[in-house]
Amino acid sequence: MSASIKDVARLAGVCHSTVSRALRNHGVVNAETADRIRRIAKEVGYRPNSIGRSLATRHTNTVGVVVTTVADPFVAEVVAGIEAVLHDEGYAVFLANSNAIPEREVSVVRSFHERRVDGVLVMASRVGSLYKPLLQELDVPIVLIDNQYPGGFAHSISIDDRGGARLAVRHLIGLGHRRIAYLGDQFGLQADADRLAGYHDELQAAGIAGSAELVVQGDGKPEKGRIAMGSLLALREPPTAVFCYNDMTAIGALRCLHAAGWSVPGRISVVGFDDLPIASFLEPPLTTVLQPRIEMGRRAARMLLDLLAGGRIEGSIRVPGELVVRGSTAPANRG
Amino acid sequence: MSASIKDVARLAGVCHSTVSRALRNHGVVNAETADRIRRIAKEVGYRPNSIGRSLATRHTNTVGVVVTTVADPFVAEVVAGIEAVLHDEGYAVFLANSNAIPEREVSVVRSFHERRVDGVLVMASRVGSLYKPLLQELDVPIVLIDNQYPGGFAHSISIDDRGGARLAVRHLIGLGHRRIAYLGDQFGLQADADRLAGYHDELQAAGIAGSAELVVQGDGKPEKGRIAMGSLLALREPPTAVFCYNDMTAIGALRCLHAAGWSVPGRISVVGFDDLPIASFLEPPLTTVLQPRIEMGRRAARMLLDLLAGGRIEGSIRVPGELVVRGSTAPANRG
DNA sequence: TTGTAGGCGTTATCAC
DNA sequence: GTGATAACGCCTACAA
Repeated sequence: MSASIKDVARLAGVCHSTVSRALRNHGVVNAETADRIRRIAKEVGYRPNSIGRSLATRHTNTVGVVVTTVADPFVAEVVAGIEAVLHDEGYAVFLANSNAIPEREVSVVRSFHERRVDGVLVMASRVGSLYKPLLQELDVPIVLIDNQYPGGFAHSISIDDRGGARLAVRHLIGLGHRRIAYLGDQFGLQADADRLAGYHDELQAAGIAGSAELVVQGDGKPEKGRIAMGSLLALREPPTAVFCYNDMTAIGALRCLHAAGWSVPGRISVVGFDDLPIASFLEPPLTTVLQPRIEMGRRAARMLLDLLAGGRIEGSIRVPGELVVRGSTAPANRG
Repeated sequence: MSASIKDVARLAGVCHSTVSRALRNHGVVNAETADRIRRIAKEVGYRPNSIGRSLATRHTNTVGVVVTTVADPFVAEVVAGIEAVLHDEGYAVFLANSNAIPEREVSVVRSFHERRVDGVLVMASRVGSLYKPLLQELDVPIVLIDNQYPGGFAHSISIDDRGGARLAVRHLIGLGHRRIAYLGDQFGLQADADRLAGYHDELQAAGIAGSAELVVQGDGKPEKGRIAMGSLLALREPPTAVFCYNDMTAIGALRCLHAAGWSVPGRISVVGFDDLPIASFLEPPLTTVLQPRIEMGRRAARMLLDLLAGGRIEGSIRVPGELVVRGSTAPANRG
């Protein structure tokens, strides 16, 4: 049983409210008395019990973070950013994985509710119809991260998909490519639609006529990327460059190209999106658009902190991506 | 302000202790009354305040997890395993990154202490002299994961480094290799020493004479792996196979081999350790020893749960690795 | 400057 | 079967 404020009070020969004041230097208290109290507190290894404090103050200095799964390296980095700033501000982080399972989402939110977290951060890619009322019921500030459908939530933060895509495609155009394909994700995803829009933006800005056959679909994973790349190669006039929805898709594309004997970047250039840790270890190292994951976590945490401080904040912020040029892109062969 | 037990009591026309009993079906309470109470509780969206409960029960149903950084995908998967079982058992997980910074370690442990976590899981690679007394002071069950120096702690869980290494080397020997190198980590790391021991075990079991020149050092990262691989190639009689301390080291080795024009696995075989997500995407896909990270997290969490339940448990458990054969290993060319 | 007393939301132990 | 009542550890008026 660790020492309580009363133990310290008894030892110091004062009453517990004096100890409380002294230890938080809040309110007035005689300097000598305060010193004595602090000394004794240290001697007995007194640590204020935040449970008792929370009950009295009606806040827990605690934030709940829900993610699909922290086993996803992308998610993990965002969480690292979140934890870094929250910890520094004296908040502790509850981490829970929903695994995108509805029952788990329910039990996670319930757990956070019962524990009276001061705020919640959600990175769940899709905050479904079930989820949303559940979260509102919590009645604490909520910030969404990288959510596909932030509708109905006031505060969110995500990557600037469209701008990031423009960076990638501009890079390819700058290298002289004119026949550029987009190897996308599934239809209906906001991020995919935005990246596609950015792709079109740049083609148009460069006066390049788009071609429907150059836009194909994957599913964000290597295997579909490989297959979609195959269909691109089968075109009468294949592209000289491919902008992929993400790095995992690009891995599949690279595989296909490797198997077909197309040299990258000699014959065709490939760009990804995300800059996963893996990107620089691919063969060739992948040119891609970096998502500043740690920074996104930080920003989200700060946004929540502002909300907790009672600030009225801008609703949704988009953080810019950054082009990372590696070995998978090269000038187009002017034929 | 969310409803409290008293609100429910008032609405149900009973006293709060009856509500408490009814909701936890603990103690006797009239069936009809209980139903009414439950109905009302649901109507007003009552969620028991675990802060109040914790104060009364003197436990928080909360576990603290300290890691160096969850941004490391390896760590993140272990955390996912931990969270999965803890959540299912009604525990919430506090996650904190120490970043291997002493001050942060101190403040993390203090935070956990003040929040009165019921137990702690530490995955910090090195639990230094500062850390240790700090943790003991917490006076709750502690389980160490993958710690290099578990000395002084009663409970820990880690990979069977020696056994894993034997798996890798046995595989190479089975393919006919006899001149096998070990590209290790820095001197002094227990995991490195154990993997090296496993390497020697198998050589000896196969009646192969070891050679000091075939054991070289890296630092667990690609660049040093690349350099060390270079020194192996410079040998008068280079190895036909290399067992690397981990996958990151193997990536460096692969780079070196690629640059030197040595075909893998045609001319030389390479084995890693870890099975990072990246391993299967390398060129060629890397044969390696899988560490069951999620499972390790699960086991550690269960061990802690047993401890919390008051069980007297086996002190330290080692979980076996598993050989994953991919494209970087092939039969030796019998010259 | 310090002490007293009440309350935060529960659980638990008594009486009734 | 139910209601008082007293903790649990802390904070915060208010009184002294």
